[in-house]
Amino acid sequence: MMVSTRQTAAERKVAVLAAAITEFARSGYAGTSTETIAARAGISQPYLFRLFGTKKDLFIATYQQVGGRIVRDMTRAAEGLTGEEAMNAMGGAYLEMMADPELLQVQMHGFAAATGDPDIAAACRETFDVLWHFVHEKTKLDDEMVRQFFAEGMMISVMSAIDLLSVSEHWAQSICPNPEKMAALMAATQALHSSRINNQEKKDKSA
Amino acid sequence: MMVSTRQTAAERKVAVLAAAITEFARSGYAGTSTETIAARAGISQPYLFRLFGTKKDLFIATYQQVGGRIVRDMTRAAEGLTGEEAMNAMGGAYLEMMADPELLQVQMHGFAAATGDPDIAAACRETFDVLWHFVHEKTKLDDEMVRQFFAEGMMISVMSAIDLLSVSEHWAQSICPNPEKMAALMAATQALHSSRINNQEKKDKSA
DNA sequence: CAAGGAAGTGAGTAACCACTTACAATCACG
DNA sequence: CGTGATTGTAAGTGGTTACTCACTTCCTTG
Repeated sequence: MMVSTRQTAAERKVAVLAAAITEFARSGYAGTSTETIAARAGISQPYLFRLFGTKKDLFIATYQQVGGRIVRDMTRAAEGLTGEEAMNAMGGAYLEMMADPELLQVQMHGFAAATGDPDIAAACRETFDVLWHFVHEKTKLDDEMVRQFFAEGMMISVMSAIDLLSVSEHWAQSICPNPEKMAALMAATQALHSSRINNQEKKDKSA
Repeated sequence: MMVSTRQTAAERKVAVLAAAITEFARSGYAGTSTETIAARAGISQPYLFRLFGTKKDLFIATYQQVGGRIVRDMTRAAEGLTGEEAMNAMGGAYLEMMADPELLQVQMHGFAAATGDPDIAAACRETFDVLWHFVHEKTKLDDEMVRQFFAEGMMISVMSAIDLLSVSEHWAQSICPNPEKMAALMAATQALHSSRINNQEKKDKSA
């Protein structure tokens, strides 16, 4: 079969970034090999290096694209709204990302990798800067509300990373904002999760 | 000089865990080598493996000890208090950890590593479980307040990871809860940070 | 003081990883 | 049609890493 046609560098970069999101979301910066990403993107590893220079540059590019996607999703959700309505819509959009949590988890891995690398830390602060001004502009709400908005967001990212949705006990449920939306989310992600876990266990059989 | 006396396995484990906190805080689970931790603890790498079995077991033990330390610090801070007073005291204790952010950053790396390993994810949920019940018992406040407490906590951890305290612009300042405490913190951490950054740059000269 | 056990290490091993070099195929275009 | 740029790769390279084996040193205790 193998329909391998040539693509432009720009097209390949899109494919590589998509692969990088998936792999970095699972295994993080240090835990993901460039070989794995290249394989998922369907190119050789040397070509990946020609496209992105270094692993760190690729990670930062991936992280920035995730930031852009988050802004885009929130923009769409809040279209035509202002104030608290806009903020609620954006919070809802953020929550819905848990259904396909790659973006949230890449963000998480960015924060983590920031502790060991000033360049990555700077990229994280930059994205935070953009996001903060975006939310502030869009909602015109005061600093305190924006702060709480981001606090909720961070907790959602953590919840997604540690798979808190799988815990049915009271304390775990009570941490989740917007319970009715959560119920829908749990149903939506169940199939995804089980397939994910099966794949993971196949990989882990060596341990 | 070398005063190397023999120690019991239990004593060595304490030293190894202390070293592991420092190293995992900087470089995370996948990014830290067991050799580095062994060197900091002053023992050989084979002995580290005899004490902890695998790198993953060591990481989880480190993560759990961090959880215990956080509970301990918050318990002390809230001694004799109840309700909102207790919660504010515990929040203050959590904030103060930013002055020496290793614990917060290990926690962060736990969350991140959880995306790629179900055992680590389970350990994170377990710690969350303990922490939630602890706060709930101590304050007797309703679920919503406890939820907001944890959301603030997650944001503090992220702030510490990406070193948001170093940004003086309005948006960054406004994200920080408790501004007057923040001012004291910034002064307290400045010396620490500059020495940390110098060390880091020495390590990064190869890049 | 003999001996079993606990503390501790030197020297590997097999696998992996970020990154490079040198080269081949393909395309656009004068 | 040829030539220069672009897409793409096979085959390394030097370094690192989790983990093991075989061994020594010391302490305790009967």
